Amino acid sequence: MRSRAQEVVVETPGSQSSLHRANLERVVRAVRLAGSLTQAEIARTTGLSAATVSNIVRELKEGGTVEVTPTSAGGRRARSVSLSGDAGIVIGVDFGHTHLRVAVGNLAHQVLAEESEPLDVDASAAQGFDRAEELVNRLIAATGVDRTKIAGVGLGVPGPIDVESGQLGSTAILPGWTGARPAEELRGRLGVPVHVDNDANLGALGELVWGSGKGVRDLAYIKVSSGVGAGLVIDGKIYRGPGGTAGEIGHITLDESGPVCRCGNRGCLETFAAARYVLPLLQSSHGTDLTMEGVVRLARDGDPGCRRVIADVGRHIGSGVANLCNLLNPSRVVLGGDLAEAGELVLGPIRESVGRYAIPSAARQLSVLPGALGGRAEVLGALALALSEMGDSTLLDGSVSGALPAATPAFT
Amino acid sequence: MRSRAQEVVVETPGSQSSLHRANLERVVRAVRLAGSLTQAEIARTTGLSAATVSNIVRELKEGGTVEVTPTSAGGRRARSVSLSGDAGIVIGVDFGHTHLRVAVGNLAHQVLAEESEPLDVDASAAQGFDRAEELVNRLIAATGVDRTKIAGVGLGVPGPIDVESGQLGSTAILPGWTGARPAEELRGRLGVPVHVDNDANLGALGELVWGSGKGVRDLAYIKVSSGVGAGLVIDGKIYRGPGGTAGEIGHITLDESGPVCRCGNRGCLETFAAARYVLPLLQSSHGTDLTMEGVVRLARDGDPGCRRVIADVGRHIGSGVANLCNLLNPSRVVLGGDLAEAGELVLGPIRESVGRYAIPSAARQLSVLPGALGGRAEVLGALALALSEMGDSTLLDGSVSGALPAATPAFT
DNA sequence: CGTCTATGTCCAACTAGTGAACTCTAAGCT
DNA sequence: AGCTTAGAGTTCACTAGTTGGACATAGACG
Repeated sequence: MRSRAQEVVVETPGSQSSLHRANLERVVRAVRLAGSLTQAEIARTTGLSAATVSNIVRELKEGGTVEVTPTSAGGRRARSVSLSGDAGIVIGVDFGHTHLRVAVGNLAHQVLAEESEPLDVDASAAQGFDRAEELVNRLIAATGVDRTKIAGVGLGVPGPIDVESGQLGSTAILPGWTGARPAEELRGRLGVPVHVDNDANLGALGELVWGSGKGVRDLAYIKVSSGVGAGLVIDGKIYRGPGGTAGEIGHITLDESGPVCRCGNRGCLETFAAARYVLPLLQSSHGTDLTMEGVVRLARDGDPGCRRVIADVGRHIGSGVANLCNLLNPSRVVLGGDLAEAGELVLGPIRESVGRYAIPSAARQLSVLPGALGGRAEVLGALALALSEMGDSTLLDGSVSGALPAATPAFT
Repeated sequence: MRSRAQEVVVETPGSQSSLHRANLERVVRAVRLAGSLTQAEIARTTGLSAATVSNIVRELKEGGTVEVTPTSAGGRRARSVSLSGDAGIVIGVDFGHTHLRVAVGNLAHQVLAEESEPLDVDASAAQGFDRAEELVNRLIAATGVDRTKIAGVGLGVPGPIDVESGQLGSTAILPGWTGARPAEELRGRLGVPVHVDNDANLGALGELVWGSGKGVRDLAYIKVSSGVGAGLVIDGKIYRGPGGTAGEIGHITLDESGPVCRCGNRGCLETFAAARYVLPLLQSSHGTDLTMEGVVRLARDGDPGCRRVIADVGRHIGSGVANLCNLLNPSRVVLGGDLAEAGELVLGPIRESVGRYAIPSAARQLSVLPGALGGRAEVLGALALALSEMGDSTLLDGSVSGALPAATPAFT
């Protein structure tokens, strides 16, 4: 019982006017999900009465959480309500296997700045954090935002991580990061709350909020790049599983006597689909400095070898997705990573494999789509994570991160 | 937006006095979990004020949901509040492949009566419902409970079912039931709300509430009998997946060129582990009228052939569990069905396979246990389903099933 | 240009929870 | 035995907060 350790907020456990708080959050969430709404729309989507919405919007406006643009286009006289751009800033940081990417956004889902640079993540954790801190500071300076407005940071790491403890799971997959606690590390350097998750989970969240999953509540995001991972979003939230590391689709066994995988087992999906195992297959025919991107480009240009390789990868991924489908029964699967650029060349074989290996009732209602965000999915997901972990109420309590003395005094 | 089709209940979506409802439920849940509490204790555990608890308890008492025993032992003057034993009755019905089992229980988690009889479910759906209705009526009569007190029925069917539509998923798996809507059918016959689910899901719930999962919030229940299915419970609730048929572990592919499965694919886990595929292996050596129970018994008595077969089954199940483990990362797996009786003979190979094929970080925190309820897991789970679907609030609405005119009139 | 319709606001009514005061009972002390 | 004490449960006045309905507003439509 009561497994959550750090229940900082007392939460007004029972009732009283916790209802008001709940309604405030409901409105904020509705606005955040939709980007902007009129009051009438808020009333309809939240189920609250127009009068209540009117009161709440006024309160939020006075609190500075929300902006009301006096007149919107089109309709009669609807005033559009949106999260005020300068009410809070969120930052996304994504460590990939070959790059570091940072984005700065506001509460209105607008990306203010985004930048990436090459980075070998296998090298040293400390160096990675240095570079991340540096890049974050650079973007903060470039956008000119107020540091005190930073509500939170979302952080993606390319490997399984236990979100509760903040510790990386299987260190075999991410050498050089052994024992690192990325969230703590970054929180120490930036001085704001940092929420960490696996890059595949963040990719899933990113596609859900900004990409191919817009409007859907549930999706599985399969990321194929250096490794293969899956991010699961269920009912709008990242699903991590009781143990905290769900979605390790890359290491389900497809062939018990297959190639040895970096995880120590044999015949993992990764050994048939991930760049580090697939690229060598083409080295003798296509040279040694081929990248996954290159293979995809060649395949699209008609190169038969690359097409064949991509189709085979697709078939194997499809087998994995079929397992996922039988066990979890998602309604939408989004393919991310470099491979998604191959479009139907890879999606076709995936769908075919799914149809072949999943039970029909599960496969029937599944749609498999390419990601719409490419390599940006993870950073944007990190932004979305920071936004959602903010809990819709951080905005209300102490005005953003609890250190903004200008807005509250006139409140009495 | 608004993807849920059949939003039958209006749910007082926003607020107002939904708060009251929430508080009622909070109190009922607290009492249900603790067995009995004094008002002061309720106030402390729920966080409500003593005054509010006083009002709520009076309301519940008048509604007949709760009983107040005038004076308890020990203390000063504390009155003990508990769910009134006859406040509501729940019924569990479980269709197995070879049997029908019914249990009657009350809100205090007590099983009042339980009975099972043989039944060939593949025969005819109508006949099955007839028998179920009959047996339910017999148990109601035997326990002498008041029919109007029946709050709900939980119903288990041995195949994938879409809980939303109430329709069976893959009809290939359950011939004779094609197009049947079990919940509707039974609701029509018994005249009370019926909540249906897959037997594996109910087994999971049963083990969670009464068996090997007591005290845990999450577990995966693997049921091996005629087929192989998994029930997933996440955070105390059955997890059905966005599409409604999660947990079909029996049909993940272990060997692409393996035996043809009844689902139409090849090399499904079922073809290596389920009774209908495994028993024939022993026919030439052990005779044709062998059952899974018999094999288990022989294996425990030392029969090498049966031991070998059971170990092989265990290894294959372990492969499936490893996949499950990588994708969902549960903290506990409970093995149910006849096979569980084999104990370490099957659990050992399962654990070995999991250790071999799952990623270490996921396998490390997994415990694999035998079910504690045997064949009763599903019926008891059906009871638990009826209890939980009741939502702690069905008790409040129209006094139990909405057909008890005695309590409401004095209300104005 | 008048009518229509949907938006947003204001006000009175109502619901429901809370603190404080109060009663009641049994235990403990003198 | 009688008094005190302390926690249990109830009552009451008060307050917070939501709602329905009335009302003002302003673009759309004919």
